[in-house]
Amino acid sequence: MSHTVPSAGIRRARKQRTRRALLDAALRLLEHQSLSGLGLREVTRAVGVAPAAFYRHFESTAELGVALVEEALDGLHDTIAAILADTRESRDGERIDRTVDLIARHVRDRPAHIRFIIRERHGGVRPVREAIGAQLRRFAEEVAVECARHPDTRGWSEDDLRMLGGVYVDQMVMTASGFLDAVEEEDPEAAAERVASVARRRLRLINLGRRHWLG
Amino acid sequence: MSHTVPSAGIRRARKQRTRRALLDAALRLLEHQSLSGLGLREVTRAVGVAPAAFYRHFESTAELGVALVEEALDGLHDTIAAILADTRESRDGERIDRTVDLIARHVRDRPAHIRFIIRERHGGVRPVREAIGAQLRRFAEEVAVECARHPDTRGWSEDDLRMLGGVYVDQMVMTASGFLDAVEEEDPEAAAERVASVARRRLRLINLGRRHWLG
DNA sequence: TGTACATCAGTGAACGCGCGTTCACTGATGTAC
DNA sequence: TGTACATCAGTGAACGCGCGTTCACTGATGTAC
Repeated sequence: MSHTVPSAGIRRARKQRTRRALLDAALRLLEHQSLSGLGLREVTRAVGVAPAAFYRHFESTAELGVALVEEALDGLHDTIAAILADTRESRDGERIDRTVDLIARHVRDRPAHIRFIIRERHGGVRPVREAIGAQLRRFAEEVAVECARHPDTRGWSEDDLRMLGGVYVDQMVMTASGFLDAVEEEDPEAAAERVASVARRRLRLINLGRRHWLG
Repeated sequence: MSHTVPSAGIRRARKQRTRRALLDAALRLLEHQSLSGLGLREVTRAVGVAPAAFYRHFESTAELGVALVEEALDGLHDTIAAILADTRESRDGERIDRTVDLIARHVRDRPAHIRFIIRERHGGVRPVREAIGAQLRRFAEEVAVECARHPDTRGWSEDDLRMLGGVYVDQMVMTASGFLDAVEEEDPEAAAERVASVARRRLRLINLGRRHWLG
């Protein structure tokens, strides 16, 4: 016999399963509409529970949205951490290639999460918008800290490093958005390669600027 | 007597006035919600006409949205043209200052239009999203053509010029978005100055990259 | 200029529908002893 | 281990409401002669 799980867990586990189902159904529905247009009944219908059950998990669709932001940005955070760690010792060129690859992979793995973040980043639901903004600013800080390790940024002010971190994070989000749009093109693979090519050259441009920032 | 306007104009003029009122009311309502959540009745109520009157002007709120895209981007196009023309002969530093000033002014003059564009650029209404994307790509082309006149881009490929045009347009949109958000901060003027400062440094970074792109 | 008919922007009533929210409930799960 | 009571995730019916759309209409404007 395994160390028996306290029976208290069955109810909790079922509740968690329903919660997950609600989040997953919402995420799927949000691929083709924005959060402010998402109906509570629509979500419960997709899961197969009564509308009233929704309230056992979330107070509103906005609250569900904030929960989605958290999991989507946790995932994005992992990818950023991977990019920073993974490329720490690379030459610039490799580093760029690897970065763009990792973004492409992230978008391929979690397209719905990314679409949600990009759509709601400037969407009509304030708490969600603010949660996304706050997280992206946090990412920019982290990237800035990592940037400070690079020889090209020796002697930079804190403020300029933050600016640079922001540039990279925005570039990452725009690239992710490009990969998402590529899927809907006639030749998705070719479109994705075009997005990757532009992204690499943009990063190269930024890195050149970085190298010549001081004098 | 003035050359009398053909009386045929009265009805047309009144219709135009109602149409404008619908567009204006919608634009105002869209400051705090997204297009996919905007109701037809909500708009007609704000104008003071019967719901059915809406159909004399637009088939749907999506069609109204496309009309708003057109006028918002016409305005943005004018500002871009002004930036390009106005700064053609300036030194880089002045050019950057002037560019950021013109963006700030545009946002101050037409905040609702800009908010609409930024919100719906990745919003849930496909025809609107696509109209915005197409126009922004056109702007990037135009900026690329102007970039080609600059000595720093001598010898650049068409493709790299397009990349650069896209960088500038995206930067402009992000800066405009920053100015919009600044209004809601505790000290809006200070926030706007911070946005402007970051925008100027980002442009400086890009221009440095541009200067060293070849060799 | 005046008249007779056509056009058409806006009306107001009606429709069926799906929405968010509430409520008392059920029955499986959890807990105390 | 068994029993008696408490908890609580999910139910299903009901509610009032605002929605988008339709329709025949009105009366000011437009046009032809």
